[in-house]
Amino acid sequence: MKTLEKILENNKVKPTAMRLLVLQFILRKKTALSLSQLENYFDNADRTTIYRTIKTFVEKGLVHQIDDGTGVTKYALCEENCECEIETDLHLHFHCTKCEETTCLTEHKIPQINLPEGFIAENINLVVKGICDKCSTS
Amino acid sequence: MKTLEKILENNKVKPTAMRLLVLQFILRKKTALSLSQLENYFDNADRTTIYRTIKTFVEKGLVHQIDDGTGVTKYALCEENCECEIETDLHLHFHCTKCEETTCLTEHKIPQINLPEGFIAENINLVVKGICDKCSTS
DNA sequence: ATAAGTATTGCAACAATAGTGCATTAACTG
DNA sequence: CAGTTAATGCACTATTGTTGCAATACTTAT
Repeated sequence: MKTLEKILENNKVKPTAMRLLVLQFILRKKTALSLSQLENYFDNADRTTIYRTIKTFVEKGLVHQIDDGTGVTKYALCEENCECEIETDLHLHFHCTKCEETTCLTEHKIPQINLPEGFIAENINLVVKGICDKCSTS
Repeated sequence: MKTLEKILENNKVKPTAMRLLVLQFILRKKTALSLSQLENYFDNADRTTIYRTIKTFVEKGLVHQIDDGTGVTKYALCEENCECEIETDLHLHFHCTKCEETTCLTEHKIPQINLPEGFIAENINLVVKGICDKCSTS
C-alpha cells in the first residue's frame, strides 16, 4: 500500500496539498471523473488549480484522459506501468447512459482494426454506451 | 439523381431555402463537417438557424452525428437506408491529424466487442486518429 | 539565514461551443 | 382571408477549456 506522496514522487510530481487531495479523490472513485466533478467536490478550491493539477497528472502519466462522447473530458487513473499512449495497450471505455458514469474496461483491449489503403492509424478511441453492471442489476 | 427537394421530402423535412442550401453543402463535402464550418460558409445566415437546421436533419435521419474526439460535433450524410442507430450498422470514423478532416469509413464496420457480465451495449463509437489517404500520399 | 530563482496557486479574463426564450415572419389550411 | 403552425432571427446564458499575470510558497547557492 503506497502512500499518496509516494505515488506522486514516483511520477515526478511534487506533492503539494492540492495534488494530494485530488489524487486521493481520484483513487477513491472507481469511475472516470470530469473537471466539474472535482470542482464541485473541492468547492472552495480554485478552478484553475484543479485544472492544472489534472493536466500535470496527465503529462506525468498518472491519469489518462478519456473522451467518452459526452463532450466533457473525463480522467481516470492509469494502471501501474500503463502505457496509454501505446496502441496495443488501448482499452475500451464504457459510458452508462443511466448513471452517467464512465468506466475503464482495462481488461478489454481494442480489437484489430483494418483500414483502407493509405490510412495510417496513430490512435484509437472506442467507447461503448449502454447500461453498466450496477444499473442493469438494480 | 435525386433533387435536393426530393431528398428532404423523403425524410419528411420541409424544403426551405436554408435547408436546401445546407443540404447542398453537405452533399458536396466528402468529409464530415462542423457547425462552425457551416457558419463560416453561410456567413450571412443566422447561427441558430443553421444549428436548428442540422438538428432537424439529425432527427429526421438525414445526417448522423459524429464525435471524432476533437470536442466538436461533426455531421455527415447518412447513406441511403442507413440505420446509424442500429448496432450492426455502425461504421467507424477516421480523423486525420494533418488535414483535420473526419471521414466516414462506411465499409468498415465495428468488430464484435465483448463486454463483462452485466454490461449492456446500446451504442458504439469507434474513432481512429492518424493520417488519411490524401495526406499520406502527398 | 538570506537573496535569487523557480514552481505553484489564485484571480480575472477570454473564446468556442452548445443551447434556450421569445418575438417576428413565412407557409399552410379551412 | 383569418387563424394556426412552422421556421427564422436576435439576444441571451451556461459550460468547458484555456491563458496571462500577480502573489505566494518552495528551493538552492552563497
